[in-house]
Amino acid sequence: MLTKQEIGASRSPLRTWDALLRVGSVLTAELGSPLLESYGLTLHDYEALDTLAHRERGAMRRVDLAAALRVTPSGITRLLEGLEARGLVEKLACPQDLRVTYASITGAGRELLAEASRTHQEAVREVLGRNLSCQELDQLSGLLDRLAASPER
Amino acid sequence: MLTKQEIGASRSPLRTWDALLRVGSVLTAELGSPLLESYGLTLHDYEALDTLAHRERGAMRRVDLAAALRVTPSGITRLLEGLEARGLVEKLACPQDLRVTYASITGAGRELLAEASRTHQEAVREVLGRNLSCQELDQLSGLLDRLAASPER
DNA sequence: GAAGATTGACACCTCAATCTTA
DNA sequence: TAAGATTGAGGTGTCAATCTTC
Repeated sequence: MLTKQEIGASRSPLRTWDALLRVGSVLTAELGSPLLESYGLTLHDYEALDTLAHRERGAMRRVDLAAALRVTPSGITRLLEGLEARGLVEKLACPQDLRVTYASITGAGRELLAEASRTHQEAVREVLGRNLSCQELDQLSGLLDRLAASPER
Repeated sequence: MLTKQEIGASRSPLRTWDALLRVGSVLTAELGSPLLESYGLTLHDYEALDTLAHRERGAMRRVDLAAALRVTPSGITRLLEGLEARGLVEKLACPQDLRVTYASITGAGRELLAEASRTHQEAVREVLGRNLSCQELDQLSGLLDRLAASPER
């Protein structure tokens, strides 16, 4: 944590924020483009399929998926529209609560994800491992996790 | 750097990539919203004004500004349209090369930036300094810089 | 009233095509 | 031919409003 004086004076937070924005857009472009070109999937599409696939029965409430992907309710509706139209995801009703709808990954969705994940994970490992060691990557993810942790600790 | 075996096996790059995406969207929302609500500036708008203001004469070739903000040529045209319409930035011709146009921050642009930067930088310091010390922030920006460095070193 | 989902209107950015100038 | 800038068309996401169900 930073003391009051440090907060008001240090340029470290500004430099870190700048680096975060830059690295984010550079890596998003580098890792998102091949996924889109080869499989027609955005990073959010991929993240949705991947998140669903790792749940039991491959299903999740739409509202929970939205939270996991950090998008709004309308955002998840629009995202899933595309995946449903391609038969990669389908809607499931919830008998206990008619307000909720589940998003469920289909067999075709699992197949495409399996294909896409091979090249995508390889790309992630190549790009992220290009200049940093495993120890440094762990250190980095540790710092990032703490950075976005809830304010109170 | 990672060896071939490490690259193919380790989950560290995947975890780091996930953390990067999550932190990016969380902080972008947290730091972008107040800027938009109070001053009608997106993070890109702010970054454009800030970049211009720190150049001598407050001007830059549009193509160079696009590269600095990591957007496409059309992206910088659309972004500057809005700032020009509000009188925060203006176009400047280049007599030596009629193909190029400069973007130049106006007096009004500098005034708005001065206002906005006070609250924005304070917010950056508060959010980034919430859970990490200065040393940790420096360590983080150092790792991020290396992560996005050119492949060959 | 609150929760979940959707829709219309809009903001922002990209790509492909085009225009002007070098 | 290439560089810089712009435009039209389209993709992806948000917000505000609405609908249904709890």
